[in-house]
Amino acid sequence: MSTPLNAEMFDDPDCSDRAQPFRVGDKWTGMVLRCLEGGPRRFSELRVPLHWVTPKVLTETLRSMERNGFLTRTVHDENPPRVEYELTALGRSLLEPLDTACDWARTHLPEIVEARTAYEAG
Amino acid sequence: MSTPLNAEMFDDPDCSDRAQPFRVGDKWTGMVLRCLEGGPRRFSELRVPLHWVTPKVLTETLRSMERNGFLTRTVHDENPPRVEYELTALGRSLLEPLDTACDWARTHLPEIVEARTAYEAG
DNA sequence: CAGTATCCTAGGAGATACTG
DNA sequence: CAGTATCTCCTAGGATACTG
Repeated sequence: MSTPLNAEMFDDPDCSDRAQPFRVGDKWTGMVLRCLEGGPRRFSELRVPLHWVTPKVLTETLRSMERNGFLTRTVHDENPPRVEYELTALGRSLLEPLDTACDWARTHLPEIVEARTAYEAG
Repeated sequence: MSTPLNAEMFDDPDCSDRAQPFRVGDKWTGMVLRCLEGGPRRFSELRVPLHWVTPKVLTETLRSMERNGFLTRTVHDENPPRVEYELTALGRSLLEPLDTACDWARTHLPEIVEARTAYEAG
């Protein structure tokens, strides 16, 4: 809930792009989902593990997820401003298929790497 | 195995793009997987349900899947040429998480549509 | 039949800078 | 803090035409 997110949680080079044959929605939705499964987070908190996403793109991702009903955006009327993003029941339900996909990727990644090497070899 | 693929199997407008928040690899991999789960298929057979994919893109998709070890491409030395695409064990194993994702989408699509309407309204 | 070969475009994504 | 505002770029994807 209040433990800070790990800055390196998505830095693993094995996670890169094509190695992960699954995607949820756009490029970042899956990672945002993961970031929010422990409870509500602020914009700046999300930017820590997602440090290679520009604020513009992160905003777009969050808006899209909000529009799909995956999360809620709550503006607390304070100064400095505080905005919290929290998964809805629908968004939370997405975690299940996401886990299935991630488990698959983790299990079969070596086979994919091997297949590519074989393919490249000719 | 030999029953022809349904030409409309992907024509459902509800399947369009963003409504389906999951993707496997690129845009067409998931559909090719579905096409091949019943057994090997020829290029022209695949083009039937995938009739809005150009041959160039379908070729790219198939090559990519072959490279990842999801399917094999077998050229039978005949005239006219016959080429068959068939899932490997790895490709077949992908069907499980794919099903999970599709089940989720089917179940929750109404909620997403509803959320969007609500978002647009206000 | 099973593809290539070319050319072209839309839009997802990034870099950079600024603001209530 | 939590975003906007611009500008730019790349490439997945498509249209069209041709071939061993």
